[in-house]
Amino acid sequence: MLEALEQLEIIKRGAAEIIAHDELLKKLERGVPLRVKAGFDPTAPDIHLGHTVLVEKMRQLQDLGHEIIFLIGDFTGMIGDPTGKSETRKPLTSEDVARNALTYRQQIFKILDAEKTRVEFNSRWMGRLKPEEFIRLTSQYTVARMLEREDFKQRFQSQSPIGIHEFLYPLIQGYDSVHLKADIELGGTDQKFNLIVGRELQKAYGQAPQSIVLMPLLEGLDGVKKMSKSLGNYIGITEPPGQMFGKIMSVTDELMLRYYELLSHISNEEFKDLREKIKDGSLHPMEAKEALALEITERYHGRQEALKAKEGFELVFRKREVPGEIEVFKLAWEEELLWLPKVLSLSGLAQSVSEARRLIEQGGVKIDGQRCSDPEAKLPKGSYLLAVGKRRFLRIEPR
RNA sequence: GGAGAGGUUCCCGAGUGGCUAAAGGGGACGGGCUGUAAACCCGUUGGCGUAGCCUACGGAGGUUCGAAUCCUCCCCUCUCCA
Repeated sequence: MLEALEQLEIIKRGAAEIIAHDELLKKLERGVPLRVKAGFDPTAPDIHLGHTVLVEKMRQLQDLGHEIIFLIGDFTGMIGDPTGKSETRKPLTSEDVARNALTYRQQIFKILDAEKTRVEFNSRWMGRLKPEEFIRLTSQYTVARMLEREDFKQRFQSQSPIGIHEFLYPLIQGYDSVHLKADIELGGTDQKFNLIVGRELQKAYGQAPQSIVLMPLLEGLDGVKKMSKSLGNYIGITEPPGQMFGKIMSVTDELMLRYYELLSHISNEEFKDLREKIKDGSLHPMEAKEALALEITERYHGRQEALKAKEGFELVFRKREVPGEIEVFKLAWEEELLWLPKVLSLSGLAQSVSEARRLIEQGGVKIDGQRCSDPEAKLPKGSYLLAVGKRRFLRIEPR
């Protein structure tokens, strides 16, 4: 195992906060594998790069020789956790949970070593907890302390409802740490309160409190808001390689460095070096970005696919040529001449004829590489390569 | 239970009888510049073969030559008091 201080440097990279820094150092100094827990909600089967920030940290700890526990919070999921949501989530059935868990495994094991990862479900122990034991658990915490949590506090002050069961989730999550005897828990910054409850409960149950590593919520493609599916600013890890590569390339330079810090496997030294080279101009930011896009795409799709994605990208955007593989749309060609806006809307390149007209008038449409800005244009029956904007291509053929 | 505020186009938000497919901003999209980066500039942002017509301001009715704007009922959200 590495020196405790070196380990700590690796653990600290990108972390938003470490709770009880010196305490963690002491644990690391013992030189034995620590038990690291991270919990996941069983509701989201499709994970995106934002979720992987935590998983990458797990991997780093795994590489350092620690024991990683991937905990699926199926017990809470089956009840339906409404935390922070105005709408109550619908409870998941055990089939849902099983299916989601399987998807999770497939996705996270692209990052973690499946052989060395322990996967747990908290229903295994929570489902068996007797009511009297559960009450004992709830007696370890007070309402006043619960109200310290920011969203509870706000809702309490503004007299919004707080379900009693909402107080139970932090306790259950904390009890998981007790049950697993966690030495470290990883979580997003939004989980801070819950993870601290875990520490308190461990103390109450006579255990050493877990150290906490809080990871930031990754900014999405817009560079401002957190990456999330509902905001549409995400990169899903199951997205096709070309799309994944392209999305990473569209990110700002600033955000690229952020992604490097939180997602790349390059070492802290290499990262520092990279940043300096960009700053002094000896490395073009675009090249750094391509390297990042390649690394991440490779992680989820393999070397071959990643290289293909890179070539495709360079062809289309650097050389302004047409991509190698273009989707073909078979068009029912009823008349000899088809009105161009109609073709665009039928093929899905535009949402409506009106939108197609606008795109044409604005010079955003090319036919076989030739810009066409006449909204009255008609196409004789045949095969064409249509381009809308810089990145949408479609080949149309008569059916 | 009592008092009040409000629901407008993708989002925020202006609009209190015709000049309103509806200001302004955001986002998105197209063009320019570039490194498909940022910043910046220009343009577009309901539908329909489109000098015209149709559909839109929470829902349903009504008044009027004419309603997002006025009236009635209903639904929903929020704030304050108890």
